Amino acid sequence: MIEKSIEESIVMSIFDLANQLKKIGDDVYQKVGLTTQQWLILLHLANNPNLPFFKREKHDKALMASELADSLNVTRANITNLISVLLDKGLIKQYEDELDRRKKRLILTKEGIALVNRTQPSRLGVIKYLTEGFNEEEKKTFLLFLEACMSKLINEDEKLKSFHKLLVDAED
Amino acid sequence: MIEKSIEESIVMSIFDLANQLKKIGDDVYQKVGLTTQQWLILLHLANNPNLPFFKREKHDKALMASELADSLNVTRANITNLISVLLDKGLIKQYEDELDRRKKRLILTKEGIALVNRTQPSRLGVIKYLTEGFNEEEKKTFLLFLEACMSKLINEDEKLKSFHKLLVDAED
DNA sequence: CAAAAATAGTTAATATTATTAACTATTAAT
DNA sequence: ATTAATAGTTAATAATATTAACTATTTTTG
Repeated sequence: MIEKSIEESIVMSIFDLANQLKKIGDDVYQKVGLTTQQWLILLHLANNPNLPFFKREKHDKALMASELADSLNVTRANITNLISVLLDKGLIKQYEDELDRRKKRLILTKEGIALVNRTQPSRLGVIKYLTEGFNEEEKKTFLLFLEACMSKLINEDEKLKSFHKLLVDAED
Repeated sequence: MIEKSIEESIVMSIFDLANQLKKIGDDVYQKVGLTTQQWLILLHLANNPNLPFFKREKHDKALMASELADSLNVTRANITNLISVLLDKGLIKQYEDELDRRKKRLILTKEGIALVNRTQPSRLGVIKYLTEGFNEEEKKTFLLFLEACMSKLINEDEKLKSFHKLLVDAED
């Protein structure tokens, strides 16, 4: 019998909520012929300041594929596929970095910008609705909690590996 | 230029955090030959009281596939596939409901129970580590926030559809 | 009560999303 | 100058998911 614990409840709820939000997003973005991942890339190229990626590090130059891979936590090979779809749709374009010819910088086309703007109202509608009923102070505290959890996961990798070992050892 | 907003930051952070946690879970469960989805099914069959599903509704009888589909927010067809893997691995078993012969009830085998118990330490390790540094009061508030968001998404479907309309209308 | 509707589960075909491994090209480090 | 590392791509494949059509039951309702 597994015990009730507030910590595990939190983790499960985060999963559940993210899952549910993703489904809602899928519904919206399907209408404009995009998947959630493709749309996330557009949001990155639109320099959405609310993306954790932009809070973690500053970016003055246009993003490249490997940075997107980093932020979305997927492989570069996967990003290549996603990008080629967006290129075909004419929503983004690529140009080669002049200083480092390995790099390709990605930017939104006029059509890409228009699409991002067009989807803003329904996206913000859902977001505002979700968090209405809480005051500014509560929302701020909530965000800090999320960010604190996140930085623990990102900065202390060795610690996490030690938990994995608990499992490996049990195998013997 | 998209504006900074605490509400959008919250939603983005939830996505990011869930994503990161899923990756960590994947690493752990890969070691025992399971995927995250399969492992989530095991947690359901172990009646983990921290799953949002069990907080939303009581279940005295063993779960069936359609209830899992509900909780994981996927189709029944998908659950059929996941279950057949777990059956092949001998981690779960099925029996027919005597009162309603359409239904099949799912339970863990002895091996399934052993696996859940074996993965508990590393799972709880990550979870406790993640939330350490916050006091009980803060954790409680955080969980309430998550649950409040969740119930909004679940109970007020028509409201969400009205946001979708903002997009459809803009298409014309 | 009989017909229609709903529920539970499955199967087949397919789309999406992702991974790994091997590769080219370029730049940075020793 | 050779070796490492970085950026991106390609090909093969795995995992995850969906839709649509189907069977078998049970429930609803006219």
